[in-house]
Amino acid sequence: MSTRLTSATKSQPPRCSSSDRMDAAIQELRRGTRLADLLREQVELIPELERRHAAVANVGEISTAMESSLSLLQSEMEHSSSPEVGAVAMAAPAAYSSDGGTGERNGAVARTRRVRHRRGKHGAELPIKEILTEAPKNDRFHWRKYGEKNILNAEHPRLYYKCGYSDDHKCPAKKYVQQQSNSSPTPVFMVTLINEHTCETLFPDEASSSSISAASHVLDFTKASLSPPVMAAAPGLKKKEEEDSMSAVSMRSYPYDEYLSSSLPTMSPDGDQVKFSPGHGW
DNA sequence: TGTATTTGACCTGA
DNA sequence: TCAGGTCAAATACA
Repeated sequence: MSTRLTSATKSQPPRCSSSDRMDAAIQELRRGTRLADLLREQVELIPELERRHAAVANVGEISTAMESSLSLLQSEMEHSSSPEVGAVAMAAPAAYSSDGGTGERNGAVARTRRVRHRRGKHGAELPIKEILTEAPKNDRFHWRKYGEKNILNAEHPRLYYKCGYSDDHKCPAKKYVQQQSNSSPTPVFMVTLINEHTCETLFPDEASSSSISAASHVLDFTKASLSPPVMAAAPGLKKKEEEDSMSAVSMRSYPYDEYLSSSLPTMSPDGDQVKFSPGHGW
Protein backbone atom coordinates (compact mmCIF):
# COMPACT_ATOMS: atom_id res chain seq x y z
CA MET A 1 0.00 0.00 0.00
CA SER A 2 2.81 2.26 0.64
CA THR A 3 3.74 2.57 -2.95
CA ARG A 4 0.36 3.68 -3.90
CA LEU A 5 0.39 6.27 -1.26
CA THR A 6 3.66 7.53 -2.40
CA SER A 7 2.24 8.48 -5.66
CA ALA A 8 0.51 11.22 -3.85
CA THR A 9 3.80 12.78 -3.13
CA LYS A 10 5.28 12.38 -6.49
CA SER A 11 3.71 14.98 -8.58
CA GLN A 12 5.59 18.17 -8.27
CA PRO A 13 3.47 21.22 -8.56
CA PRO A 14 4.94 23.84 -10.75
CA ARG A 15 6.64 26.59 -8.97
CA CYS A 16 5.56 29.73 -10.60
CA SER A 17 3.22 32.30 -9.34
CA SER A 18 1.75 32.06 -5.92
CA SER A 19 -1.68 31.36 -7.30
CA ASP A 20 -0.26 28.57 -9.36
CA ARG A 21 1.31 27.14 -6.33
CA MET A 22 -1.83 27.44 -4.34
CA ASP A 23 -3.67 25.79 -7.11
CA ALA A 24 -1.17 23.01 -7.12
CA ALA A 25 -1.39 22.75 -3.37
CA ILE A 26 -5.14 22.41 -3.61
CA GLN A 27 -4.78 19.67 -6.15
CA GLU A 28 -2.36 17.87 -3.93
CA LEU A 29 -4.59 18.22 -0.93
CA ARG A 30 -7.46 16.77 -2.86
CA ARG A 31 -5.34 13.93 -3.88
CA GLY A 32 -4.18 13.51 -0.34
CA THR A 33 -7.75 13.37 0.84
CA ARG A 34 -8.55 10.64 -1.60
CA LEU A 35 -5.49 8.74 -0.60
CA ALA A 36 -6.34 9.10 3.03
CA ASP A 37 -9.67 7.49 2.26
CA LEU A 38 -7.88 4.75 0.51
CA LEU A 39 -5.55 4.34 3.39
CA ARG A 40 -8.44 4.11 5.76
CA GLU A 41 -9.83 1.20 3.85
CA GLN A 42 -6.51 -0.50 3.97
CA VAL A 43 -5.96 0.22 7.58
CA GLU A 44 -9.27 -1.33 8.45
CA LEU A 45 -7.83 -4.59 7.38
CA ILE A 46 -5.35 -4.57 10.21
CA PRO A 47 -6.21 -7.59 12.28
CA GLU A 48 -5.11 -6.30 15.62
CA LEU A 49 -7.96 -4.38 17.01
CA GLU A 50 -5.98 -1.93 19.01
CA ARG A 51 -3.63 -0.98 16.26
CA ARG A 52 -6.41 -0.81 13.78
CA HIS A 53 -8.34 1.51 15.97
CA ALA A 54 -5.41 3.79 16.46
CA ALA A 55 -4.54 3.77 12.81
CA VAL A 56 -8.07 4.54 11.76
CA ALA A 57 -8.15 7.40 14.17
CA ASN A 58 -4.95 8.74 12.76
CA VAL A 59 -6.12 8.47 9.23
CA GLY A 60 -9.23 10.29 10.22
CA GLU A 61 -7.15 13.11 11.55
CA ILE A 62 -5.17 13.18 8.37
CA SER A 63 -8.35 13.59 6.42
CA THR A 64 -9.51 16.31 8.70
CA ALA A 65 -6.26 18.16 8.40
CA MET A 66 -6.31 17.82 4.66
CA GLU A 67 -9.81 19.05 4.39
CA SER A 68 -9.31 22.00 6.64
CA SER A 69 -6.17 22.95 4.76
CA LEU A 70 -8.06 22.57 1.56
CA SER A 71 -10.87 24.80 2.62
CA LEU A 72 -8.44 27.36 3.89
CA LEU A 73 -6.62 27.42 0.63
CA GLN A 74 -9.79 27.62 -1.34
CA SER A 75 -11.17 30.46 0.65
CA GLU A 76 -7.89 32.19 0.29
CA MET A 77 -8.01 31.78 -3.44
CA GLU A 78 -11.45 33.21 -3.48
CA HIS A 79 -10.52 36.20 -1.46
CA SER A 80 -7.62 37.02 -3.64
CA SER A 81 -4.55 36.69 -1.65
CA SER A 82 -1.71 39.08 -1.48
CA PRO A 83 0.21 39.03 -4.72
CA GLU A 84 3.51 38.23 -3.21
CA VAL A 85 2.75 35.18 -1.27
CA GLY A 86 0.48 32.28 -1.43
CA ALA A 87 -0.23 32.59 2.16
CA VAL A 88 -3.14 31.18 3.92
CA ALA A 89 -4.00 34.31 5.70
CA MET A 90 -5.82 33.67 8.83
CA ALA A 91 -6.62 35.58 11.88
CA ALA A 92 -3.42 36.83 13.26
CA PRO A 93 -2.98 34.97 16.46
CA ALA A 94 -1.03 37.56 18.24
CA ALA A 95 1.58 40.08 17.62
CA TYR A 96 3.99 39.37 14.91
CA SER A 97 7.37 40.70 14.88
CA SER A 98 8.65 42.48 11.91
CA ASP A 99 12.14 42.25 13.00
CA GLY A 100 13.94 41.41 9.90
CA GLY A 101 16.41 39.32 11.76
CA THR A 102 19.04 41.49 10.37
CA GLY A 103 21.28 39.91 12.81
CA GLU A 104 23.00 42.57 14.65
CA ARG A 105 25.05 40.31 16.72
CA ASN A 106 27.90 42.40 17.66
CA GLY A 107 26.74 43.30 21.04
CA ALA A 108 29.86 42.49 22.87
CA VAL A 109 28.37 42.32 26.25
CA ALA A 110 25.47 40.18 27.02
CA ARG A 111 22.30 41.67 28.27
CA THR A 112 23.45 45.12 27.53
CA ARG A 113 20.73 47.32 26.35
CA ARG A 114 20.44 47.34 22.68
CA VAL A 115 18.14 49.24 20.53
CA ARG A 116 16.20 46.63 18.77
CA HIS A 117 13.81 47.44 16.10
CA ARG A 118 11.06 44.95 16.19
CA ARG A 119 7.49 44.23 16.96
CA GLY A 120 5.95 46.16 14.25
CA LYS A 121 2.37 45.70 15.10
CA HIS A 122 1.63 47.66 12.05
CA GLY A 123 3.17 44.81 10.21
CA ALA A 124 -0.21 43.24 9.89
CA GLU A 125 0.37 42.92 6.20
CA LEU A 126 2.92 40.27 6.84
CA PRO A 127 2.01 37.04 5.26
CA ILE A 128 0.77 34.60 7.76
CA LYS A 129 -0.08 30.99 7.48
CA GLU A 130 -1.30 28.70 10.12
CA ILE A 131 -1.21 25.02 9.73
CA LEU A 132 -2.49 22.41 12.04
CA THR A 133 -0.50 19.28 11.77
CA GLU A 134 0.03 16.16 13.71
CA ALA A 135 2.75 14.75 11.64
CA PRO A 136 5.91 16.72 11.40
CA LYS A 137 7.54 16.48 8.06
CA ASN A 138 10.46 18.13 6.53
CA ASP A 139 9.67 21.15 4.46
CA ARG A 140 13.18 21.32 3.11
CA PHE A 141 13.88 24.65 4.59
CA HIS A 142 16.57 25.18 7.04
CA TRP A 143 15.07 26.34 10.28
CA ARG A 144 16.94 27.42 13.29
CA LYS A 145 15.36 27.55 16.64
CA TYR A 146 15.90 30.81 18.38
CA GLY A 147 13.53 30.75 21.24
CA GLU A 148 10.99 28.99 23.29
CA LYS A 149 8.35 30.53 25.43
CA ASN A 150 5.68 29.39 27.74
CA ILE A 151 2.43 30.85 26.63
CA LEU A 152 -0.29 31.79 28.98
CA ASN A 153 -2.99 29.14 29.22
CA ALA A 154 -1.08 26.87 26.97
CA GLU A 155 0.06 23.49 28.09
CA HIS A 156 3.09 23.50 25.93
CA PRO A 157 5.66 26.13 25.17
CA ARG A 158 5.74 27.86 21.85
CA LEU A 159 8.85 27.33 19.83
CA TYR A 160 10.32 29.99 17.64
CA TYR A 161 12.21 29.32 14.48
CA LYS A 162 13.74 31.47 11.87
CA CYS A 163 15.16 30.61 8.54
CA GLY A 164 18.68 29.38 8.78
CA TYR A 165 19.56 31.91 6.15
CA SER A 166 18.04 34.82 7.96
CA ASP A 167 21.48 36.22 8.41
CA ASP A 168 23.13 35.23 5.20
CA HIS A 169 20.31 35.93 2.84
CA LYS A 170 18.28 38.19 5.02
CA CYS A 171 15.51 35.72 4.69
CA PRO A 172 12.67 36.90 6.90
CA ALA A 173 10.89 33.59 7.11
CA LYS A 174 9.95 32.50 10.56
CA LYS A 175 7.66 30.07 12.12
CA TYR A 176 6.16 29.41 15.47
CA VAL A 177 5.25 25.96 16.56
CA GLN A 178 2.99 25.17 19.40
CA GLN A 179 1.65 21.89 20.50
CA GLN A 180 -2.03 22.03 21.12
CA SER A 181 -3.46 20.78 24.32
CA ASN A 182 -3.63 17.09 24.05
CA SER A 183 -7.25 16.45 23.56
CA SER A 184 -6.44 13.55 21.36
CA PRO A 185 -3.90 10.80 21.79
CA THR A 186 -1.96 12.22 18.93
CA PRO A 187 -0.25 15.50 19.53
CA VAL A 188 -1.35 18.23 17.23
CA PHE A 189 0.82 21.17 16.43
CA MET A 190 -0.13 24.59 15.32
CA VAL A 191 2.49 25.88 12.98
CA THR A 192 2.39 29.55 12.20
CA LEU A 193 4.44 30.81 9.32
CA ILE A 194 5.60 34.35 9.22
CA ASN A 195 6.92 35.78 6.01
CA GLU A 196 7.85 33.96 2.90
CA HIS A 197 11.26 32.58 2.28
CA THR A 198 13.31 34.87 0.17
CA CYS A 199 16.31 32.63 0.24
CA GLU A 200 14.65 30.04 -1.93
CA THR A 201 17.16 27.60 -0.66
CA LEU A 202 15.42 24.34 -0.66
CA PHE A 203 17.37 21.25 -0.03
CA PRO A 204 17.82 19.29 -3.15
CA ASP A 205 16.64 16.15 -1.60
CA GLU A 206 13.90 15.18 -3.95
CA ALA A 207 16.34 14.22 -6.59
CA SER A 208 18.08 11.81 -4.39
CA SER A 209 15.27 10.65 -2.26
CA SER A 210 13.66 7.63 -3.63
CA SER A 211 10.06 6.75 -3.66
CA ILE A 212 11.01 4.06 -1.27
CA SER A 213 11.94 6.51 1.35
CA ALA A 214 8.82 8.35 0.57
CA ALA A 215 6.85 5.25 1.07
CA SER A 216 8.48 4.46 4.31
CA HIS A 217 7.83 7.92 5.42
CA VAL A 218 4.20 7.65 4.72
CA LEU A 219 3.97 4.38 6.42
CA ASP A 220 5.84 5.50 9.35
CA PHE A 221 3.74 8.47 9.57
CA THR A 222 1.05 6.18 10.72
CA LYS A 223 3.35 4.33 12.96
CA ALA A 224 4.75 7.45 14.36
CA SER A 225 1.31 8.53 15.20
CA LEU A 226 0.79 5.47 17.22
CA SER A 227 3.73 6.43 19.23
CA PRO A 228 4.13 10.11 19.60
CA PRO A 229 5.81 11.56 16.56
CA VAL A 230 7.68 13.86 18.74
CA MET A 231 9.83 11.16 20.05
CA ALA A 232 10.51 9.85 16.69
CA ALA A 233 11.84 13.07 15.59
CA ALA A 234 14.97 13.72 17.35
CA PRO A 235 18.16 11.93 17.01
CA GLY A 236 19.83 15.20 17.36
CA LEU A 237 18.20 15.75 20.63
CA LYS A 238 20.28 15.24 23.53
CA LYS A 239 19.25 16.06 26.91
CA LYS A 240 15.78 17.29 27.35
CA GLU A 241 14.13 15.10 24.87
CA GLU A 242 13.03 12.48 27.26
CA GLU A 243 11.18 14.86 29.39
CA ASP A 244 10.22 17.33 26.83
CA SER A 245 9.02 15.74 23.72
CA MET A 246 7.92 19.05 22.45
CA SER A 247 11.45 20.20 22.22
CA ALA A 248 12.30 17.05 20.53
CA VAL A 249 10.16 17.80 17.63
CA SER A 250 11.27 21.27 17.64
CA MET A 251 14.79 20.47 16.84
CA ARG A 252 13.76 19.25 13.53
CA SER A 253 11.61 22.19 12.92
CA TYR A 254 8.19 21.22 12.07
CA PRO A 255 7.42 20.82 8.80
CA TYR A 256 4.25 20.65 7.21
CA ASP A 257 4.71 21.13 3.63
CA GLU A 258 1.16 20.80 2.66
CA TYR A 259 0.98 24.30 1.47
CA LEU A 260 4.24 24.18 -0.23
CA SER A 261 4.54 21.68 -2.88
CA SER A 262 3.49 18.64 -1.19
CA SER A 263 6.01 16.02 -1.75
CA LEU A 264 8.64 16.02 0.82
CA PRO A 265 9.40 12.59 1.91
CA THR A 266 12.30 13.55 3.96
CA MET A 267 11.60 12.12 7.30
CA SER A 268 12.90 8.68 7.72
CA PRO A 269 11.19 6.08 9.78
CA ASP A 270 13.16 7.20 12.73
CA GLY A 271 12.03 10.66 12.20
CA ASP A 272 15.48 11.43 11.16
CA GLN A 273 15.63 13.62 8.20
CA VAL A 274 18.09 13.83 5.50
CA LYS A 275 21.40 14.93 6.78
CA PHE A 276 22.55 18.20 5.49
CA SER A 277 25.86 19.73 5.57
CA PRO A 278 26.28 22.74 7.75
CA GLY A 279 24.95 25.78 6.17
CA HIS A 280 22.49 23.75 4.31
CA GLY A 281 21.55 21.86 7.26
CA TRP A 282 18.35 21.66 8.88
C1' DT B 1 36.27 22.96 16.16
C1' DG B 2 32.18 24.47 14.14
C1' DT B 3 27.34 24.49 14.33
C1' DA B 4 22.90 24.22 16.41
C1' DT B 5 20.20 24.36 20.63
C1' DT B 6 19.07 25.92 25.25
C1' DT B 7 17.65 29.28 28.25
C1' DG B 8 17.24 33.38 30.84
C1' DA B 9 17.33 38.22 30.17
C1' DC B 10 15.77 41.91 27.54
C1' DC B 11 12.52 44.56 24.74
C1' DT B 12 8.08 46.19 23.22
C1' DG B 13 3.13 46.67 22.59
C1' DA B 14 -1.20 46.29 24.83
C1' DT C 1 2.56 45.49 34.43
C1' DC C 2 2.05 41.54 31.69
C1' DA C 3 2.71 38.54 27.95
C1' DG C 4 4.82 37.46 23.84
C1' DG C 5 8.83 37.73 20.86
C1' DT C 6 13.88 38.03 20.34
C1' DC C 7 18.68 38.07 21.56
C1' DA C 8 22.93 36.03 22.58
C1' DA C 9 26.10 33.63 25.93
C1' DA C 10 26.55 29.13 27.40
C1' DT C 11 26.29 24.58 26.25
C1' DA C 12 25.96 20.22 23.76
C1' DC C 13 27.02 17.50 20.05
C1' DA C 14 28.94 15.65 15.61
